[in-house]
Amino acid sequence: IFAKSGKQIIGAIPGVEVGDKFHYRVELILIGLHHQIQGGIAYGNFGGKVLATSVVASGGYADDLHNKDTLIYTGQGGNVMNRKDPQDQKLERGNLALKNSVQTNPVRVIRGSESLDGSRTYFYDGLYLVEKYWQERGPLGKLVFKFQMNRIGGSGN
Amino acid sequence: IFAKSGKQIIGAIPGVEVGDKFHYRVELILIGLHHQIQGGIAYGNFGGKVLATSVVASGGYADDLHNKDTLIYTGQGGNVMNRKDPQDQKLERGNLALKNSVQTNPVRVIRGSESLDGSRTYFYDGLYLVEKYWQERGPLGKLVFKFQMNRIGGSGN
DNA sequence: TAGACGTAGA
DNA sequence: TCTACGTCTA
Repeated sequence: IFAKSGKQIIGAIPGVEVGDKFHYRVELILIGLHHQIQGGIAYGNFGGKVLATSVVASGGYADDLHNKDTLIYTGQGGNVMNRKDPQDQKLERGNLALKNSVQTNPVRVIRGSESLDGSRTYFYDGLYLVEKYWQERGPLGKLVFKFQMNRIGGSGN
Repeated sequence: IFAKSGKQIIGAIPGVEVGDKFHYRVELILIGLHHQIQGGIAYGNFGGKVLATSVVASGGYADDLHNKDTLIYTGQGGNVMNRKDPQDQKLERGNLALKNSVQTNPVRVIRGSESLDGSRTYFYDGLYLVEKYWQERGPLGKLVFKFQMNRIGGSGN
């Protein structure tokens, strides 16, 4: 029923409904929701343009979810996670893809949470549009990217 | 058919034959062959003694397989893999467990290899006894542990 | 809480 | 070749 790591596509994945839940990142790959085994930002080359296709917000990074329909997503890189040897984030890889997607294409959002026993749950939260992005100083004093994403279609299902 | 991460046991796993092949480390865990998702040395506490139960030799570390029935297994730690900030290996964790297993208990050996396309294959190579161990200087100038393991029952199946 | 012979994609 | 909001065990 699942294609092995199908080609990257933009927008909704046929057969996947908003609210669908998963337990492992590898499931997201198999279904085609998110094409990175660990990376938070998935992207691909579409006619010469590198665009973001999906993001996973599962905690760990700061300033993630605000309300039900808006998400402030933190860029990747700069050792934000392990906090060792912090660096300014660069406009490359996923960050560049998200920038290219500003006001351009829908991005799938997967939200994740961790249970008390350490297990995790991911759920598909629908399509968002990257409204804008900016840089700011993170808690470690280094520059991080922030991407404001708004749910497409207003207040969710 | 598979018990979720059953209790650690020493020796053969019922239902698993020498030569059985697998593709993912997580399979080894589910079947009970090897209880470490990434670690090369699995071990457990048996009546107060910490003993090794299985090792995975999949390349990456130096000096692994010699012949069909003898294996010189390199200890873990000391950043032998990433080669950054090399350290002397310590007699702890898996290394300590293998030491405790010298001339004592059978250890399951899984050998792994990497294909041209980057995919990996693991196969169960049967039970070995840790004959002896020693320290030597590795290529990075730091001390590493070596464990000589001999197939139990002589020339394999 | 930290360590580990992972894994997939760019 | 390298990165990455992983994942499991001790």
